[in-house]
Amino acid sequence: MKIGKGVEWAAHTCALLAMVPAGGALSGEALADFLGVPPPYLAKQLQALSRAGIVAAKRGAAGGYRLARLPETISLWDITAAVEGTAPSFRCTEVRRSGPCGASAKECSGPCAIAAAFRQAEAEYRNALSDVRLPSLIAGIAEDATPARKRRIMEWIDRHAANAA
Amino acid sequence: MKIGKGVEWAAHTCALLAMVPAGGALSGEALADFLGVPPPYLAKQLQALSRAGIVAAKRGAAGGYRLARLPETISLWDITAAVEGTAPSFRCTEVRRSGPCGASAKECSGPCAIAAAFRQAEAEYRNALSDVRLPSLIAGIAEDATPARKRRIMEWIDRHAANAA
DNA sequence: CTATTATGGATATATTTTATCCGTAATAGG
DNA sequence: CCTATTACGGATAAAATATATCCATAATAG
Repeated sequence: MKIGKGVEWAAHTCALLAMVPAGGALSGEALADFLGVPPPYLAKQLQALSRAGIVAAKRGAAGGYRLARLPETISLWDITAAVEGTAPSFRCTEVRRSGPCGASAKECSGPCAIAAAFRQAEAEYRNALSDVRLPSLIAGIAEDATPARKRRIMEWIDRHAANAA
Repeated sequence: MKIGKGVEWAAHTCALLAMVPAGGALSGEALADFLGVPPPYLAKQLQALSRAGIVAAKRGAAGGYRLARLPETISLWDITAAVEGTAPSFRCTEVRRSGPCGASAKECSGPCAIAAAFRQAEAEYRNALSDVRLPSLIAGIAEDATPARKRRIMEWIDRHAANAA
């Protein structure tokens, strides 16, 4: 079971965007530079976040990305779902249907016990991620960072954030 | 986030082995036939289950696989861990360390807020799977199966189970 | 001794992830 | 209107992983 690194990048990106003063936006280029990741690939994740309505993109000069909603309404699950999709991690291939003692279609109206258990476990996983929203993430980051680093981040944002009308 | 199908096969295999009368064993060939999956690949999963101490393997004529412990002590998590490993699904690449505002080593003693959240979510996932053990799985299967199918399964087991001394 | 069966390693194939590029569309500012 | 900037979407390439198979070896029952 693995999660692509795009999720990690997207999460850090959203956390950073949540620190940008209202009205500001950051270009994909700037975001990739801040995170130290390849710009074209990060762009892919940004597009996914945009389609999911998590960030708002604006083209053209002085364009870039900003959060599309209040940070309180954006959870880690929202970000994960936007980047990785919502397909269940456990893919039931209906093994019970095949083999010499395979079940008839009639016996398989509901999900099998194994698939049901994984489905439930995934629901717990989703719920846990849904409970974590951007404000608590940036609080956690702020807790670890030294005052000097916090200042440097704010200055960096100030230098790179385009101010929309 | 995806789980290999080996886990599904392994789970069905364990459920089947739990239905074998005490002292009986099933060969890898027979198990693959019952599930309708490629024998050499199922063998790989069986080896993983064997290494994890979930099934006991016996070589030679009249050899095969049987459960190594009581069904009550084998959970879906045990099986998943044996086949997929226990590496965390979220792989933190320490993004916070890189880029123009990267954190110093000192600021990164603990896991970052994002990694911590995923770690917690995965713990919930594991716990949910740990709560599901073989007896409840076979109960679920028995619930769906018609009496005729249950009989056929028992007959199949009887025909293929080698009886160890 | 022979037939059977699991083991571990090596290998091949398919699929997914990761990464990059380019043409197009939109936007701000001159 | 023109130009520079920037996001978008699709196509593509490279790397990693999952899936699947094979074989030589070791163990075991009869």
